[in-house]
Amino acid sequence: MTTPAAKANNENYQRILSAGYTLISRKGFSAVGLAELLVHAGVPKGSFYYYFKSKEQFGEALVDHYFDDYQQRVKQLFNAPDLNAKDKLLRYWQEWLRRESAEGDCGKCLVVKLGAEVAELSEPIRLRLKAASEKTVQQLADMIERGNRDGSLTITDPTQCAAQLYQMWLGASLLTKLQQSAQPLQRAYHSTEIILNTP
Amino acid sequence: MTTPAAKANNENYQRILSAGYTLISRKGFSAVGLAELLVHAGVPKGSFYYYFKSKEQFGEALVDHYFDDYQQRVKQLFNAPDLNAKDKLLRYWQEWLRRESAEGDCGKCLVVKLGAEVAELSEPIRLRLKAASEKTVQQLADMIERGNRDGSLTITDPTQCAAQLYQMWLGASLLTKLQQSAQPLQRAYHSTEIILNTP
DNA sequence: ATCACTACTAGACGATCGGTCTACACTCTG
DNA sequence: CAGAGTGTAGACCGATCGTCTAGTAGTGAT
Repeated sequence: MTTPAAKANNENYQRILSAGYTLISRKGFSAVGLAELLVHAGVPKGSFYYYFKSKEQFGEALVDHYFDDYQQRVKQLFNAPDLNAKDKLLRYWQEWLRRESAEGDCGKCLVVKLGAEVAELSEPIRLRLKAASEKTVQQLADMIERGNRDGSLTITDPTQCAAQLYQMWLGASLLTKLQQSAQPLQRAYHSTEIILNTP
Repeated sequence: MTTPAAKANNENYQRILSAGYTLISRKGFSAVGLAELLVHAGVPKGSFYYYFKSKEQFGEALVDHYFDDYQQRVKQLFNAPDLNAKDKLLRYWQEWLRRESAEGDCGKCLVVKLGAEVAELSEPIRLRLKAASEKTVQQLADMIERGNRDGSLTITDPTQCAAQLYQMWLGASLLTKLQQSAQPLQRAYHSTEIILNTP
């Protein structure tokens, strides 16, 4: 945890994180100033430095918070009892497509948005994003392996396959941002189906 | 052209662009200030607005300049007489891997670096990056088609294949930045070989 | 020699940046 | 009631942001 649990329950703390995600997932980290952030959150400036020791450490907390949430959703999906492994994977990517091609601010992936920007800007944030992406790939690989066992998949190298799919989806998300069209994501989904259906 | 040709020959103009690429391809657009940029370029601070009407328009010129250069290199490679189409494609991606995994500042792809950051920051720059990526995909598709004709490839849908490969490489480049390891790019190269070798 | 003109630059501008500080209003606890 | 602890409030700091005006230096024509 970046911040003591006692603080994490506070309403203003949550509001800063929530407004931060909304703004930063749209405009990027460097482009969002504290003043703008705090106006949006409806929290006075003085309170910010009570909860966070710097903007950078706020960024770390933001990524942590985002990824905790992300993990929760992934686990909820992957532990659902009613689907086989392959269908869970397809659901996962359907959800990715839906969120990343949505108009609103909600649900955009911080790995895509901040990855390039933050890589040489903040080592702590970079390491968090790196860990997040690696953990996700590992979960995908595990699910592929489960698919091999439950008979819904026949993938020879689950780790390699998971990594390949994940980076394809990262690229598709980037292109979708650039083109403002869901087409790259749809193409990725199509390719994913083919890859999962062939050995 | 973004700027009159008379100015484009000027040494200071070129120096700003060159220093701009070095800094921005490393730190991003928002994170580089004009003062830092001009010190690096060795150009007096007051001169900036003689050559560019704003920082944003400088960004457009930077992307234009970068992509002109990129196109020149691609054309030089693709017009080389001594290789078949498949080997030219493999060379293209070898070069991508080499440049993107290099330590220094030179050769980093602005589509990867600026795509996510600039997409909702500057519409003109977004459109330039979008056009650049689309043109590149088209050139890859054309080369795949040439491969089908010269017998070095047997790809059923060149356009789809080119788009799929391109976005896989974008994602791999992003992950390479995040992980500070060439592994994702190497994985992409491996996948590329497989895709090009099978129908 | 003078003037008009372009090419270029120094440095100041107000706004905003991330960050600090002090004052103060609320609890709790004793 | 006193005092400690928690959190709010925003003025304020120096630095830096992108921008712009006033002007110098140099050239060429008259």
